[in-house]
Amino acid sequence: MITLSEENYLKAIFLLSLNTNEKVSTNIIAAEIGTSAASVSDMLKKLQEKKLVEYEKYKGAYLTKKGRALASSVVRKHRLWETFLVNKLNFDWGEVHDVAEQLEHIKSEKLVDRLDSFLKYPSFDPHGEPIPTKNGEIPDTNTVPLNKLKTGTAGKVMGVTIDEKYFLDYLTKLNISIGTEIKLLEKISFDQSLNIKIETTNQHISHEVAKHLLIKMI
Amino acid sequence: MITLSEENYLKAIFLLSLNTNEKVSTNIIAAEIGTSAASVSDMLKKLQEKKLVEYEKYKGAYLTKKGRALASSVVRKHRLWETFLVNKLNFDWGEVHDVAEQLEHIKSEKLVDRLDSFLKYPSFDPHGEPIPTKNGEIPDTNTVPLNKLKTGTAGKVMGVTIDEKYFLDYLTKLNISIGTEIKLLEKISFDQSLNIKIETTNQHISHEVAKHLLIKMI
DNA sequence: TTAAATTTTTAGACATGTCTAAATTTATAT
DNA sequence: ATATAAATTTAGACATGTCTAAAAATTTAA
Ligand SMILES: [Mn+2]
Ligand SMILES: [Mn+2]
Ligand SMILES: [Mn+2]
Ligand SMILES: [Mn+2]
Repeated sequence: MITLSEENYLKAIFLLSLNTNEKVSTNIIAAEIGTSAASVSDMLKKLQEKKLVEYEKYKGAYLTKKGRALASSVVRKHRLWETFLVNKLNFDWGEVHDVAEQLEHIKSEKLVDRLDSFLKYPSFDPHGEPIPTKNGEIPDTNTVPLNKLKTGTAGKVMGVTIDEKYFLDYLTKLNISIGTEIKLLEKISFDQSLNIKIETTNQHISHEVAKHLLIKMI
Repeated sequence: MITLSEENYLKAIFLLSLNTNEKVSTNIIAAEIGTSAASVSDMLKKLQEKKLVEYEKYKGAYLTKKGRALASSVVRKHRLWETFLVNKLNFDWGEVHDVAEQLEHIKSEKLVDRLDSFLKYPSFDPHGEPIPTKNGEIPDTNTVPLNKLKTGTAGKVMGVTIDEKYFLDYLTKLNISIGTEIKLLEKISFDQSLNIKIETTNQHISHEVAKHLLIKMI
């Protein structure tokens, strides 16, 4: 039996090591979960016991095959539920994350399967985040963060890498959502902020915002 | 903040005192929840602290207004989720209870409201159990248990009072579901078992089964 | 109305998950 | 190479919810 807390730790390690595939440090996990380093140390020992992570004292931890499968399933559930909330219950994309944090822990394989089918097997959630498949594969996105785009080129917003309400509400205010076309007009070298063109209007956004916008070049 | 365990205790007291409106004893609660009497004593003290129950040592407990509102909301969620699972995700009526036991603890008023709307404001769940309204009212059923029916009269199955898989699977095997018309042919006084007519065929069922079938006379 | 049976509470223990503060290890910089 | 800083672990405490066994109260029945 795996507990809700254990699932949250596994998910954190999973998301933190998605790109790097390297060991994750105690402090990084603590920051992600919003807990103390001491608690993380305690939990890593338990997860090691259960063969869900490989953990070496003072060196950090990474997921075992079993741990990764579990973590992937939690992320899958999180993103399927977010999709359900937006597509079926008309939630706003900024309102779903917190509820999905609860729903991702519901244990019923049949429920996940049926939900997936009910939603017509989506590959991406309302934030453009890829939904892991039942066997743990992660749909490919082929995108770059807006700040990495070459000046003068244009692209379409495919996703965001944060799904906090404040960020998403701000995007909505800027008229940015999934599918929006953006042209990068100018990078300000002083603070790396960007001048961009959305539809017909020019806008100015910070580096902080730009790096969380995933763009597919047209 | 109310915990998952506290919600389960409140729900148990709520369901146990639905008809009687009287104090519920420690042992009865323990049996309902499947825990020890000692644990119930502990928890009743905590719920008393939080003004969710009125509790007198050795005398049992009943819900305060606040406690009843909370309990009713949990039951409401349980039954809405069961309805969702059957009506939208094509679960069998015997498969939904355990999943609903988890889903009933998800905290989001908006989610409940939207789910209710998505399901077109149902008054009864897949077992014919009434779904409490947002303000705690319980739809009236106007039914009698099959064993209380007069010999020779007929009625329609409106609900069941148990939603365990074994019971529901047996009903399905007997060709009984919500809406089925049943005529009571004969009561055997020896064991209070019943001879009944479903559609065109005669069947024999125990008292134990009959008392959990709610019938509306035609 | 007193003794026995039943119910309920208390006492003490344990598991889980968390915290702060102190100790230890590792990394960084002179 | 050594001192200092940073990261991590350990120690000890606490809250929650559970359990079994023993004590106390209540109910039932002789
Ligand atoms: Mn999310
Ligand atoms: Mn998302
Ligand atoms: Mn149920
Ligand atoms: Mn039900």
